[in-house]
Amino acid sequence: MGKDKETRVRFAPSPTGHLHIGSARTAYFNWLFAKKNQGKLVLRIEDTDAARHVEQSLESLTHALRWLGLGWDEGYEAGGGSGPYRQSQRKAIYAGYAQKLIDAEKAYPCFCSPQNLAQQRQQAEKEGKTYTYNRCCLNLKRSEVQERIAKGSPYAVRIQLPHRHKIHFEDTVYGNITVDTSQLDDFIILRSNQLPTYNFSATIDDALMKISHVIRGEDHLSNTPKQIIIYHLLGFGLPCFTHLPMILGEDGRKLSKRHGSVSIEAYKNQGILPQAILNYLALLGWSYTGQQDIFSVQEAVEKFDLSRLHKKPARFDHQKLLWINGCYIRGMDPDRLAALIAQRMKTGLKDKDLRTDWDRDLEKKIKMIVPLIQERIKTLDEAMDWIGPFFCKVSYSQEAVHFFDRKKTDAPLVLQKTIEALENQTIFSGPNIEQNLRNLAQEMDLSLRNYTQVVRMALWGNKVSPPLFETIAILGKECTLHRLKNYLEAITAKT
RNA sequence: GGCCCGUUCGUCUAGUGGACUAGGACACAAGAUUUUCAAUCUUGGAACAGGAGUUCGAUUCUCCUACGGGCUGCCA
Repeated sequence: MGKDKETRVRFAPSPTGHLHIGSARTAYFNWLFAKKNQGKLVLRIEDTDAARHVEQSLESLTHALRWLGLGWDEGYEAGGGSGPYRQSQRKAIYAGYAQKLIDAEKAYPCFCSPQNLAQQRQQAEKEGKTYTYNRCCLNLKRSEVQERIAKGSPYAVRIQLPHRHKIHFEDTVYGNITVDTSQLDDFIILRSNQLPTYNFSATIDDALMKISHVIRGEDHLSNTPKQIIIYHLLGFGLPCFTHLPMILGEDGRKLSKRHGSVSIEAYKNQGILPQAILNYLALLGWSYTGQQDIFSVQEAVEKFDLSRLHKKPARFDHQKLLWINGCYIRGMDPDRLAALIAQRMKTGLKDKDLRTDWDRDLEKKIKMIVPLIQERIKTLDEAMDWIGPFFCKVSYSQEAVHFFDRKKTDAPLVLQKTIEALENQTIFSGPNIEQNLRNLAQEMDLSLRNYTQVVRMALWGNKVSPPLFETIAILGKECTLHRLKNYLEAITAKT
């Protein structure tokens, strides 16, 4: 860990599914640390478990990282001097080191069958005992080992654990940690299919790729002693270890699919902005004053500091994420927001009942609408609900039709008068319409609240709508009158 | 079960022995504003897990208990 050594960190996901919110935070913190220290971020793919490997998730993973804006300097798809960056393509390297350890009698072949071992483990568990491997293959004669190998018997390779040896290491977050090797097992480093296990491949790669700081989830804290043994046995220097507290679901349990949307992709689909996700993630397990909640990625880079990491696992709070997303939406350039919404519209309103006169100039219309809804939405998804009635025909629910039945307002009269007033409206702009209709309400001796309620119901089929007068202006004279007449008809035709 | 780690409002957190009547944010409640809904502003309720030490003094240091999380795989 020489001072002049380059800062190199890595994000090393295993391609088993979509990018998870917890992994995203790990990626972000690594990214922040690299940026802060003008270091490099390496993307390494830990695909040593063929059974769990899902090839498509690689694309999903890189896509999500890029969408979040977390680019990497080296690694998968980026190349670099320490490749290949997929562990499945580095088999020979791991096998070589494993052989080295065998030759040095620091590791040994194990011919026990997985089934057999599982049985032993089960047995020990049943008896309430801690299972440790019985080391039967450690005592095999050299000749017998040779013979079995020659015969082609499958074997795994196990570390020969140093006896009663204390392992010390320092974690940035959790401080000094000491573990006695008696708590460990002769763990497997190479499977019988010649592929390495996590602790072996991660260690070798971190060393070979000259990773200076290992920043990963707290679930790896207990693995670290095993890795330290490998570092020592192979004569590698240690990186700095930093373990990040876990992100828990809202119920305090480990985050999993049961918690609904936990993948970045799901949040993207809901219309959460990448900045908002990163901002929220930075609030989990890290803080720099506790007084500020909204800060840009740029600010985060400036302030980021490993020493302000927490130890306590944090629960994921969807409400706060939504609030942050709302902040970013409100602060966004309206034209950019319009573009994002237009993009979603193309798929979102596909099978709805579109107004025939509005199928062109989609984005132009949305630009007019955005100022009305920008401060009302928390996600891009919600924008669809607000925008829909501008583009689609409205229909009136039973509730809408009977809404004024028990109210004092003479809805049919209001509608008739409004129709007349708007038919005579020459300049169809928000302020002009407002002036006109305010006057009308006054003439009819109605509070603006009670008056607008009728028009709102007619135009939106709903108690809630965007600001009414601007909405009328955007809807246009023809459409507005049409809806007013329709509603009038609907409420008078009812029996 | 064993080992490792943790514990401040419902949630995220500030706090590193006296400045703490424990601060901020989300959420919640009330009010203001208002053409609805939001947004905005004001106000309010809400926490140091429990016990024993150390100390003139503990949210802050130590120990124990309780609770929570992680690991304990030929998963990562």
